[in-house]
Amino acid sequence: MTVRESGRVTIHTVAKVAGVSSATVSRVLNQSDLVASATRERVLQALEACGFRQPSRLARALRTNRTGILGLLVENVANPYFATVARSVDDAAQQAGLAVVLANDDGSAPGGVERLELFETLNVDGVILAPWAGDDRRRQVARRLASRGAAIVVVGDYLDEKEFDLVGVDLRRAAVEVVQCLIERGHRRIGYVGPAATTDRFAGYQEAVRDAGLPTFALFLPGAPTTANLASLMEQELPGFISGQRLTAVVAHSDFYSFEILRVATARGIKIPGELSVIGFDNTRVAELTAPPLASVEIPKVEMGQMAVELIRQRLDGKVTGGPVRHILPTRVILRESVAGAPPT
Amino acid sequence: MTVRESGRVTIHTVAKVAGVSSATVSRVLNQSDLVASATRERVLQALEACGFRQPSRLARALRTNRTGILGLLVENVANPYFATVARSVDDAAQQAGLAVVLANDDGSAPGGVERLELFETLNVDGVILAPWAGDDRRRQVARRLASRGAAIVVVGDYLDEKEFDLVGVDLRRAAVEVVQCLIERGHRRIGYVGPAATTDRFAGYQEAVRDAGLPTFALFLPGAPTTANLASLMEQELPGFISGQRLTAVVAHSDFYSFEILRVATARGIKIPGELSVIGFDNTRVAELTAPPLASVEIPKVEMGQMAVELIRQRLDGKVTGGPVRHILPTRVILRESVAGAPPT
DNA sequence: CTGAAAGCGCTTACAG
DNA sequence: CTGAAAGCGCTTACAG
Repeated sequence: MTVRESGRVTIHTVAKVAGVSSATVSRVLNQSDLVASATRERVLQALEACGFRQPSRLARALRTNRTGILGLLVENVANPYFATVARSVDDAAQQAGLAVVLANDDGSAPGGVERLELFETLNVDGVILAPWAGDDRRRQVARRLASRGAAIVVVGDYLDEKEFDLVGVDLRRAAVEVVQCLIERGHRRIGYVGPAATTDRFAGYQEAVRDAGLPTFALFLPGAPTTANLASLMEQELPGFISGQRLTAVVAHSDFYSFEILRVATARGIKIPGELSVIGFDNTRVAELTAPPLASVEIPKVEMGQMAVELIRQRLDGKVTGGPVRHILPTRVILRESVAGAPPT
Repeated sequence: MTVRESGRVTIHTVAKVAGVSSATVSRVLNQSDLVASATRERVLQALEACGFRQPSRLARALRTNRTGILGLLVENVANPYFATVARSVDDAAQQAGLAVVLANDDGSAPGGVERLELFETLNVDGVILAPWAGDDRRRQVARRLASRGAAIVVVGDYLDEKEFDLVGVDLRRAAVEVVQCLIERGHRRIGYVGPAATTDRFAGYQEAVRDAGLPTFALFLPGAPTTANLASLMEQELPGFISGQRLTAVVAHSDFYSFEILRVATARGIKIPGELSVIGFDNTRVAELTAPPLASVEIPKVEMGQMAVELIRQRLDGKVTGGPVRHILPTRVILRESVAGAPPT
């Protein structure tokens, strides 16, 4: 219990200066009300004198089993949708004194597992999964995290999530509306471009197109949905997909996909919306600026981030307990010039 | 030293199962070569049997004074430039087994100080400052972090950084080139729109314009450079700035600024580039997609992120020691349709 | 090659 | 109201 002369300032340094025990310093730091005000005063002065700022989160965490760290798993922050969610999460976390560890997984299961295991070694208090490609390997790690007391919340779609808290939007329904919009405007050959058939968006697209008695056309792009990957895959596959199926409209998985569709189509001389209408999801700021502006589905990105953090806090404080909570937020189709055809009158 | 029955699996649990001491388990975990291979085998099996994944970073960090955590301070991840840098940093960090704590500070000093203090409580091994609005209060915290052994690296401009490592670009020079491009194309009334006069970009703009014997015009927008803020400030100030000064071209601090200039100008019926040329910095993907496509200065965002992480690793490994290191990467002016006027022949 | 022991910087019953 | 002590989960000289 000797006080070291050198190195870092700890509560022991402060205790020595104040002439009290480190326990008392700790109590002052933790706003405990069982410290005499004279003692508190002395400790406060010693804190100042030593230049002690904040107790080590690591040491505190080791003792209390609370790290104040949140893990945020996104597909790709370079995608403006995830960037906006990340910003919102970070703001809410900072306000709550929580730190955010960011991880990108490109939507891949092995990557996601690794990142979740990273969160595990950090003993995070909560995890935000945006999105949650809920495959088995990931789910297993998530369960382990949950069993250690971490609050897990899925942000985005995945309406069939039953195990963890969800702050989401009904993208299946939104996709149905999108398709109906296109049909109302005269489109009969409507394609879908996205990562896979397992999303709510594709399900909604498929349902609506089939209900209208129309054929479905899907282009699924494998691999990581990064700009570089999408760009090269689209260059290879998109023109053939459009002309081969004689599509007049395409529903894109997100604005991030729409951007590349727009880029490739423009480069190939395919007129948007003259020859092809395009509509995506996320309604990121950029969608307003493209040539032509891109129709999209508004998703409350900022609100979702805030609610996710709030939910984690409530779980940690025991204000929310029991089975999974579901918050489903509203979406809205935003038509812009990238969609051709007049609405029915 | 009793082994707990309940709760989490620690190296003690594993040690008991393997019939060895926890020190031995630790040695196996740390690839120490002074473990008999038979013992190692038994420990490995016990590890598996107990479902022990990774040692707690917190406990390890407390002991070794190495957390494997990197702090990344950006202005705003919702800005595609920072998002791309963040993605690159995260990739490099993941590969090195490091965790990245993200913090946004909106370029404000108080915010920045708070975020840096958060990094301090986490005992981060390294800090990436992108950008580094090197005011005194921040610098003080950064020094404290450095004195505790954290490797600090500034990413971006700020060529006058003398104290910390820098992975940057010469944006002063790039701004000079940008202005020269505009002058060559016949522009004589060239304005600047940015956050403040203290940037390398503005310095370069000013230098080049003055050297050409032309008047300088600056619009500095106060407050956080978020989309919402920039949007409303631009709506108020930009039209008057352009018409009042009869500008034919504007140099924007970044694509993020250009986007809002484009949006406001378009909404007000100001033709780009017919009535106003616009050029920014960062060359984010979006700049290719806007109407019209935006001229910009290419900055090697991905490379900068990678180099910053690499530099931190080298510092931590003692492969780089001594005074501040400077890596200055090349930039390139990318002209696009948002700039009017033919080059001289 | 292996274990017992100390200690990283905190918190918190427990006793007084 | 305050302090001594134990302990969170690890690592690492030290001794054998």
